[in-house]
Amino acid sequence: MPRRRPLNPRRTPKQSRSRVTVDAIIEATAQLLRDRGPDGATTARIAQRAGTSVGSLYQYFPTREALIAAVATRHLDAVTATLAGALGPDAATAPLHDVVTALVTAAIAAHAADPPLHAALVTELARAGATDFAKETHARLETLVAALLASRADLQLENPALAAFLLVRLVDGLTHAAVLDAPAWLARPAFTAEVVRLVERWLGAQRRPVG
Amino acid sequence: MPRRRPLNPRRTPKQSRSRVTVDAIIEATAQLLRDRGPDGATTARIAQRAGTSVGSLYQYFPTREALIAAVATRHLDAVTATLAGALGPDAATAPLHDVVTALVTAAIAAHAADPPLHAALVTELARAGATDFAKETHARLETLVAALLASRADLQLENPALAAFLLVRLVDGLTHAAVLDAPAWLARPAFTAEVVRLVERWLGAQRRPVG
Amino acid sequence: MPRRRPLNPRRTPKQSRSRVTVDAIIEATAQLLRDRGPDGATTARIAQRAGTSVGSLYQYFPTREALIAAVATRHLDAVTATLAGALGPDAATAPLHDVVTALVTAAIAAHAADPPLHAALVTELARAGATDFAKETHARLETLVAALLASRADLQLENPALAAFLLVRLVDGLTHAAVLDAPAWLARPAFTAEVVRLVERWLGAQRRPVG
Amino acid sequence: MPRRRPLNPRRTPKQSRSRVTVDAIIEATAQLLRDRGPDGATTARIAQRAGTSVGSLYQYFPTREALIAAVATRHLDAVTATLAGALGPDAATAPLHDVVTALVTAAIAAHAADPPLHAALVTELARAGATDFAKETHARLETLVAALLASRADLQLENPALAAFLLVRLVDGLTHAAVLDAPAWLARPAFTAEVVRLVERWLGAQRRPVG
DNA sequence: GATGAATGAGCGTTCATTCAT
DNA sequence: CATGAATGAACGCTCATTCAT
Repeated sequence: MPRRRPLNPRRTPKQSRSRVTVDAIIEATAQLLRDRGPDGATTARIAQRAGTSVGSLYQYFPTREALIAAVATRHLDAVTATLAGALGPDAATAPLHDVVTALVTAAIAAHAADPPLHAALVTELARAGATDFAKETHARLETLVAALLASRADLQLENPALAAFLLVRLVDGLTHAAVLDAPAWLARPAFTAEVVRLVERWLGAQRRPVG
Repeated sequence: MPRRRPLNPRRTPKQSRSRVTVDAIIEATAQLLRDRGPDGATTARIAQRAGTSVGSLYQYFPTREALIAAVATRHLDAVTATLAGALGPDAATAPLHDVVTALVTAAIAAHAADPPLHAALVTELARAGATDFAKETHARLETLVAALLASRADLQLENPALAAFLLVRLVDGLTHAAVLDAPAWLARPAFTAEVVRLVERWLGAQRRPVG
Repeated sequence: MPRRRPLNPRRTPKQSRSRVTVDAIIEATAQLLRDRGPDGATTARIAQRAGTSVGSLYQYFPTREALIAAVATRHLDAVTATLAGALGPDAATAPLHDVVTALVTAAIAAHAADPPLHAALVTELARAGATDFAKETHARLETLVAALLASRADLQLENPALAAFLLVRLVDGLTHAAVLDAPAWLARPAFTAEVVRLVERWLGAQRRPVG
Repeated sequence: MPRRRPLNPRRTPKQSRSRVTVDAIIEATAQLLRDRGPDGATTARIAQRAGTSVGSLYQYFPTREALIAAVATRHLDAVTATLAGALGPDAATAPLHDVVTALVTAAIAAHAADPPLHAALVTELARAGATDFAKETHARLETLVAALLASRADLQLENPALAAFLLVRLVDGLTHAAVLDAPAWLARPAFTAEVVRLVERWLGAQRRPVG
């Protein structure tokens, strides 16, 4: 692999025809990552499945890596949106149990939506270079969660940033592990229940004494 | 991909000269994985850094993959030993807080020992083929932990297997995340304390009512 | 050996530029087979002599084996055409002596055209995998000859298939041997004459009694 | 493959222990050639199957090629002996039909004895270098047959050397082809009968007028 | 813009041969 | 003499990237 190149798309095409091509390329990449794993998504195959040529692919993405990053972004935007949506507008005042349940359920759903793609993306991003990218994504989620935690009057957290970090990574790590290594458990309500209980107790113990 | 090749070393060298060579090859692989990431550990470079030839490498390992697996085994044996050692002989009777603290501290220490190698290994093992290997390793840890949980008279767990799964993955996921994405936190005692609190509360809430 | 790979060219290039490249690759392979024997025709050398790159080679041929098969096809198409042409339209009615003479002369000419290439091809095709290919080629010739034998009203063969097999292999074997091991004889008319006599007597003895 | 090395065995061991080792090596080579084709007979595998080490192998044979040549010699000595034996002491006076039948039958038997080995040897010898070897072998047979032809008072051959060449190559080529490409025919008496008829007519037509 | 033929460094792997033990 | 670990050139093949058309 040659010297490091930027990960951003070469340009953000506004015209509809280009938009369609770019989408097709990203979708083709996602499919191949899913179907054939990280090593199966070669630029030639991607272009073929997308119905374009390698040349066009390189018109929109400076490197293969940038393309992978675009796929990851699309995937993670969806996940973030799912989580944000799951919290709802009353996340600050709803019962803690309900909020945690919604969060965990959404995280499991997000992971379960497309496990092979998720796994391939994680692997691919771990390859040299995209570490920053993954960090940013997590940071986004952590900010979201930190805001939630701060918004709840009943929680008295010493270190909300740490709590957000742990909460995001905890739920992500557990659901990721379950999706990859123990898919059988995902279907059983006991799994969700236990994760919810875990989080709830931890947060609940830090409740602000209600005056 | 051709037929599956075995992951076991080709031969267990008994002569000291060979032993040294094999060790050098494994160590060189670990270094390159660490320094240059998964894609940087090519067989040619490994042999060169080990001070041997590719031919010798293939005398001891049937494929590159088997070599990676050997590195992973060495690394994970060390981690498992660390954890097992941390628990000590009185893990069944010592105060829960102390046991959990020892566990979390050991997990953090294990990850912190060589973060880049750890990360590279995880990536490399995720590539096609070695998934089983990773699963087995986790299974080993889960068995260890499940035995511990079962041995404690004060815990009344509904589903010890699930608890072991969650506990192992929880601690692993959190320390892994911290090591890779937030190394600054590792040094602060607040991190360890919070993880310990998290686990302790979860388990503690399931205490058997003392008669 | 991995799964069997196809022997057919990867694509039939329509553009003239590609056509030229493919021809150059086939010709370079034939030359190297001729000049350096089966082991000398490595993909790198082939590409170099063809004035292209290995990458281009593999754009048109899925494996080295397929490339060898293409060379063999080209060579054998020429041989078959030579033989078919030698027989002429009146092969069914012309004097037996003339037909046999034409056949043997053509066979000798075909072999004599490029003995080293012929020898290298035979060797290369004998290597695992292309046996079927060689068999098919011979079958093609046998069909051609069987039709000829059947078309002649003056021949009363008990087993035309066997006769065709023997005739093809006989002439092929003898000329092949002469080309490789006794090239001096090829130039002398006595050789051709003797082979013709051999075939003629054999077939002639099975003449249908003319009413 | 490095520069050309001599094909003769390094030394002809007289001591029984060496003799046994050499035989084991040759036999192992023949087996591997038979079982796994030309590419399967690597020096390491040969030594292993022979129960020795590569080092010992190289004590007796300067190169792998020389070893192959030794196997070929052993095989062809057996074939020659079979043919010579088949002719018998009265080959000069026995009926021509009987002599030709004996010859063809023996040739078929010789080929049919071990087709895979025969095929592998032919391929292997065709690889650069051993052409002379094959020529010598054939020359030996031709001399044998030429003597036979000359010894028969009833034959009046214009060119006995040419006839011997054709006869040897003819029978060899046909049986070789049958063994490899049409084994089914070998079992049928029609095959032998037709080849005998072919040879007999050809030679018979050159009978010296008995006066 | 789009195309896809061309590139070639680099990969994992093999195996005949040597030589220290 | 025997051993087998060590060697490394060479092989077939892939694929991200470029650029003439």
